Amino acid sequence: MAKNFIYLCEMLLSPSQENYLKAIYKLEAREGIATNQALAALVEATPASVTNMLRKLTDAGFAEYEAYQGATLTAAGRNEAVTLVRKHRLWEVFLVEKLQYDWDAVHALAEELEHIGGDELINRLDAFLDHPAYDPHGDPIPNAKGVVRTRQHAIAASDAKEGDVFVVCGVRDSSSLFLQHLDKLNIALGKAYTLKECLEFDRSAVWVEQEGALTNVSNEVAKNVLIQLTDE
Amino acid sequence: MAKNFIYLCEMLLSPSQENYLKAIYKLEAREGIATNQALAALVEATPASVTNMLRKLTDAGFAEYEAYQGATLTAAGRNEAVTLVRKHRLWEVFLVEKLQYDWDAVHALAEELEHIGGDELINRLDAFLDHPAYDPHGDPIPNAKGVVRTRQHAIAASDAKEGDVFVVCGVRDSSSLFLQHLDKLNIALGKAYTLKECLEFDRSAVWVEQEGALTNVSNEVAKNVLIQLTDE
DNA sequence: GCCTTTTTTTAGTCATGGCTAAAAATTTTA
DNA sequence: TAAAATTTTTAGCCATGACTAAAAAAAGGC
Ligand SMILES: [Mn+2]
Ligand SMILES: [Mn+2]
Ligand SMILES: [Mn+2]
Ligand SMILES: [Mn+2]
Repeated sequence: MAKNFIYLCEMLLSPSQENYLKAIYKLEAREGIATNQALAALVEATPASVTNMLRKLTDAGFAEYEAYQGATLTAAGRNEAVTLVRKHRLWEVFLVEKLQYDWDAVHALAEELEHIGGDELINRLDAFLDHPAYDPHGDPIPNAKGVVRTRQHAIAASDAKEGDVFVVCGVRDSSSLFLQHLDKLNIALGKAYTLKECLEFDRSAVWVEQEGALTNVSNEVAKNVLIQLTDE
Repeated sequence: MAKNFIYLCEMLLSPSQENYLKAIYKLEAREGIATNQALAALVEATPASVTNMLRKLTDAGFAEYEAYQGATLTAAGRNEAVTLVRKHRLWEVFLVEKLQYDWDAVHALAEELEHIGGDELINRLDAFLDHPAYDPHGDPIPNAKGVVRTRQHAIAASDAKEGDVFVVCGVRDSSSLFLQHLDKLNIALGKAYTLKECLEFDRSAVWVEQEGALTNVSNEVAKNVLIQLTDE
């Protein structure tokens, strides 16, 4: 009977398991492999809990994992993770576009909403939102087939040279603190700037908006802002 | 530290606890008190599990409960329950109005969505949906203050007399099976009919639409359809 | 008013997903 | 390469919310 149930449900994952898969996915993309410690930090649990969960995910066929080495996702696991990322980002779009939330306030809610429902719900939401390509933080939204369109030519703003013209297209740090700081600097996705000068002393920079307004950007901020260089 | 946490969180309830509160609320409205057995049926658990949970809810101050007697809600518990009902019904409106779900397919999803977020989210959703007064099944949506506007003058269709003119305004049974049956009969909320005749043999009735179409309605169906009588 | 049936509670168990503290393995440093 | 530091695993514990089976209480029938 239990086995029957599993069969019928196509092996459904708990919210906690889903969070782990998403965390492995992120770390794998960033570092190639997900270490126990990094996972513990991402899912906000102890290393002991991570070991425990990794065993379960491995047994269930979603992750591969060698003791002391770290974890990677199987094809099935990657599939789940990409779907989760899709759900998370679509809900973020919904919260910002439709419910008028600020971009720094949606992450926690999306973290809950992403665990609800299946393909039907998320595809309807996707259609309702007109198949958005990016979430409110500029991160690309995987499509229904699980294909992730990677952002073209994005570099960190800290790598721009004097005279460069660019458009802000994303952030490296999606924390509320950083996003609110960008709000204070009046920096938002889609805005165009010219890099007027780089100050050698603290590597801070002066950006000039097309309307002429000046913004002072610390190197710490610039490293976490993603931009696309414009032709001219 | 644990106590501190509780204090900061204003005592937050688990999804399971919330489902129990909602179930007690419903039974209390229907029967005056929620018996162990009825609760077990509603939350789909065993009576033993119910006893267990009732003790917790009582200790936490959300329910009152005397062994062998049944449970009722405290003011705090009723508050939570009404908020849950509000959340459930608003999400149902969203799913039907915005995501084009059929009215028979939204209950299970709303059952999950209702546990997410707090007042902020639900009030924004409410505003986005233009403060709807009723959910897709004709059930009234409590407002942000927890006031439930009760449906005026609604009676079961089985209580209508020959010659009565009425509008369908709700259902007693929100099961997928029943709602799909109404779809097949072409009966929907807001539609107006005249009761042409009641057949003595099986207490079934013939309804006539304003456009002249006839619908044969069994007594079993009529008992589960709510209507408002129209003047003329 | 007793006896049977139904309802509820108790007792004991289990799975999940956390935790801590200690042991073991790995990596870094000297 | 041996000692120190770090990382990971193990062992044991806990809370939650289920379950079953048995005992106890309440309600009905005659
Ligand atoms: Mn999540
Ligand atoms: Mn995002
Ligand atoms: Mn629910
Ligand atoms: Mn409803």
